[in-house]
Amino acid sequence: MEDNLRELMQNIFRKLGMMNTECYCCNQEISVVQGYILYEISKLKEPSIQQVSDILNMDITTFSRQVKSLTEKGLVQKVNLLEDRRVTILSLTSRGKEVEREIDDHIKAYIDQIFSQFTNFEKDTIVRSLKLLDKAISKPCC
Amino acid sequence: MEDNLRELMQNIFRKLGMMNTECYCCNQEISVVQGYILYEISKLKEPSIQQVSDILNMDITTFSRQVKSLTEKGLVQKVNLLEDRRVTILSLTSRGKEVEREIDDHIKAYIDQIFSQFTNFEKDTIVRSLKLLDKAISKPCC
DNA sequence: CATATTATTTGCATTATGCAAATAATATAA
DNA sequence: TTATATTATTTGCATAATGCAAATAATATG
Repeated sequence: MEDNLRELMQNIFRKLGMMNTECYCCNQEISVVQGYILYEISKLKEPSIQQVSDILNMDITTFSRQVKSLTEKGLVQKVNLLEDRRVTILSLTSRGKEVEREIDDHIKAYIDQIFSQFTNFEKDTIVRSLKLLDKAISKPCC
Repeated sequence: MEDNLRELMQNIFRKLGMMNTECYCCNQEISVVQGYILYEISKLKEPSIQQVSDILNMDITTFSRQVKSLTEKGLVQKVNLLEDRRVTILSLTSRGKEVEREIDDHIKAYIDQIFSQFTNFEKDTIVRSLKLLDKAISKPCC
């Protein structure tokens, strides 16, 4: 493999990965990880703690604490499942939905800004490439 | 913008970003961030602490501590610049080079594994796309 | 020579992390 | 049914990474 590819991927890992740790500029209320959590909760229908932590590939103890923090911030609600009271079902409060919406707008604007630098043809190609890549990375590295 | 694009990018951010926090499988000696540091030091010629922290977009105080940790592990050497003794020049020790090499092999294998799932045509397209993306992301989001 | 600027480090407080153990609820076996 | 295993979640640690403010040390400038 060419060294250039490694260099390219290293840069991509780092730059895109920065989206995992860096700010949402405007929203000082929650961390990026917490933003992911809101996003996943809003996308899934009544997910359990375990489900979301699995999807986000987070240790469940860490996740449990993040959820606690989000409930204390009034963004997430926990309800015990009736059929099995061990299970905790997560949902966004109305404030949580607002914040999620705000972040969604922000990320979309950011993505738009990136893609505005491309021609339509380039954009199509890149989106197709990223979809392929997304599928290929499904398998974890170890 | 279509929601799908946001979802796709979110996944890409997360999956590629995982390379920023997850393990190198084999190497328990250093963290991924520390791997980035070794990589950058090996690529640049006699960089100063400030230069590397800028490139990696890390707070210099955090970076300073990471460098300290790496010198204690015997992987990095610090030398004061003669012309300006405020400046500290970084370089890899021979052990550091070994470890860097090992990680390099590992990441290359990982990248190979990802790209092995594509046809040559797909691979070319994806690489071209990622190069475009890499350039477009140069500008930070805020 | 006094003062400002620059590169790096330290003090401190905070957050995120993950393993092991605890808790609480349910399923299973005798 | 009752004892035991299993499952979902939380807590107790101990540790690593973070970043701001302040300290230190060297150099540049007036």
